[in-house]
Amino acid sequence: MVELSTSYFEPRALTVAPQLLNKVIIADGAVSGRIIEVEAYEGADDPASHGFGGPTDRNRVMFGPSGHLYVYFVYGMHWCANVVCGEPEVCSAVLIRALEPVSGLDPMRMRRGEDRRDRELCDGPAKLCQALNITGVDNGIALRDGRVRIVDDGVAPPLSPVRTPRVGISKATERRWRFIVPDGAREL
DNA sequence: TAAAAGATCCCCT
DNA sequence: GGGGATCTTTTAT
Repeated sequence: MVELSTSYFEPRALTVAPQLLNKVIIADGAVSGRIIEVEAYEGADDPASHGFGGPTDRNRVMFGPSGHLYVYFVYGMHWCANVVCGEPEVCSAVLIRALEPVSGLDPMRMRRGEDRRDRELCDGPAKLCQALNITGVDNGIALRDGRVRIVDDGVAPPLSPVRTPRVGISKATERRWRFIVPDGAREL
């Protein structure tokens, strides 16, 4: 179990995104899941990104130093979490879209609903935030030694991740910037 | 000042 | 497979 260094996130999101597959994200040291689906979002050159058009109150964290968490509120009721990448001032982030639960299934189920099957606990960007209790309070926090961390437990990223267009966007749909662990691609 | 869309999810049929 | 929930941000008048 090696926690990822801050420099791990310095390349652009498009580079970091596939490398995050099969890493493990841990909240409060007890609730964790393996990352099986991500999407890359860039800044000035990506019309689907929150950072397109420059920094605002909402997206400011995306323009900050890498290795921090960008959490945003969407659809009036959901939180989604990104890992900020790239050099400071450069807008770049990886949206965490799905996890395979690893530990802390009980607290996850407590927050997600007692009737959830294991797979339903973290199989969506807002679901995993609810499972890990990630909210706007966590926007801008550093990952390294933080409440939410990402570690490498020795499982390598897939050699050939499944690539598709990003979900839920209407612009730049020709860019296949969604990456999925092949075994995790069952929902396709 | 108003309207619409949005990096979603859940329940119903 | 379809629609409602629910509210912030962005864009249009």
